[in-house]
Amino acid sequence: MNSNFNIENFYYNFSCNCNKAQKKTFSKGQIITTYIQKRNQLCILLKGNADLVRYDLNGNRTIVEHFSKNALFGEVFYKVTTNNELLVEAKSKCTVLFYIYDQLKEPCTHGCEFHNTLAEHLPELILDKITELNTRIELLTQRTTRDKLLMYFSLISTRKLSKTFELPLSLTDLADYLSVDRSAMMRELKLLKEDKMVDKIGNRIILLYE
Amino acid sequence: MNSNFNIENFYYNFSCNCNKAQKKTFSKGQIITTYIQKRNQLCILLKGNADLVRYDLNGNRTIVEHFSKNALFGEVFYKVTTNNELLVEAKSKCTVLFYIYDQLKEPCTHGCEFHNTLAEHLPELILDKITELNTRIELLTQRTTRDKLLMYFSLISTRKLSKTFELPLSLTDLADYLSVDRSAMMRELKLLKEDKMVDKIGNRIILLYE
DNA sequence: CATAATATGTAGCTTATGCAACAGAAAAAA
DNA sequence: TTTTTTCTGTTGCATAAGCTACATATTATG
Repeated sequence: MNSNFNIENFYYNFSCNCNKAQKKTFSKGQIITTYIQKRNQLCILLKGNADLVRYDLNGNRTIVEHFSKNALFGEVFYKVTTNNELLVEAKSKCTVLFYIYDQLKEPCTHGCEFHNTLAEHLPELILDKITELNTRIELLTQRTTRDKLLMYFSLISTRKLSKTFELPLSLTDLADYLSVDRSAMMRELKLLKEDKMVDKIGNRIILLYE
Repeated sequence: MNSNFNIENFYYNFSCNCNKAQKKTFSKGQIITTYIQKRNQLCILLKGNADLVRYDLNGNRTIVEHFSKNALFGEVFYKVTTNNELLVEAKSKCTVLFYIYDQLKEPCTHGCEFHNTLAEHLPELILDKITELNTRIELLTQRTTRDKLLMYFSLISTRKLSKTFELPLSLTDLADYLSVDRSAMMRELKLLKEDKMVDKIGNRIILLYE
């Protein structure tokens, strides 16, 4: 999170008595939402982990984004332009808040504080999203699988402030996130271990360089 | 452009008497700006074409974004997180308007209409940027050079409403934009011609499928 | 205009990556 | 618990894509 505003601080205060928000719970594997044109949904992941997944015509699966607690998603942040399917899948038990953007940005007639504070901070939250997207682009423009892995590890390491961390994604999902073949990625991971660049115990990564 | 607001409509009215904006002209090849942390510049390309270019530690050059008339850019849309150099290079004679985001978002004390209208429409403009970035991500997640080319052509074709169009980038730049090797891209382009998928006369592309 | 600089187009060789297939480990479901 | 499913780890093979080099075309520049 780059902005000063943090949803978490008042997630516990969440008592929305306005009818603009809908709160739902999903179990692992369920589809939280499918992106459709002209709806402009804005969702907040209050609890759990989820993936925005795209299936293209060649059958390739791409993890477009990985969401953890307090992440924002929905059509507001991804205008549907192509005819590929875009699904948000729950990776664990999830609690999600649903808004419609056009309603959210108007002041709440019920004086709902959560609603109003969220609307007020929307511009910064959207700018944070832009930063995330640019980071993702930087990751995807890495030319080799090795460079993609190293940059990905470096990003997580910086975020966690530690050279040791658990992968937030399974290796299968990581391959789909980096847009590379899984077995090729596994091979590269082995080479990175042989070159003493990283160590790996289960899903725990240890960066050895620098 | 997805939003209803279009800068072009009042670009001609531009007569900013507030001291918040700076207007400058650049000739081809000049550096318009270098992205630096914590400045939050917002720039509008009033005239010309420019590229946001990144040079990484391996010497790879990536065209992160290509800007044409009325495009918005600057640190507002790209928080500098890594230590790669980010430059905006003029590809032709350019006229650029510079703002600092924090000043822009406040109402103009000089009653400058351009300033105020721009500030008012900023949220939509930023959401448009998000759409662009997502499109770019979709492009970069294409697994093969062929698929990248076909998707890129398809995007331009949709934008121009025509199966025939001039490439907005040179082929050398296109390779850096798609994050592939230029010679490999040329080879694939030749194969696409042989397969009667596209035709190509100079920098003019003709889509033959469907 | 001449000359320099940059872009395009092509080829040979090498390597990285995708694909298919499978075995064992781990996790989920019955 | 047992069974089923999903994930991890690995290999051989085929091929896409990177790298180098160079010739020609096109575009800038003095």
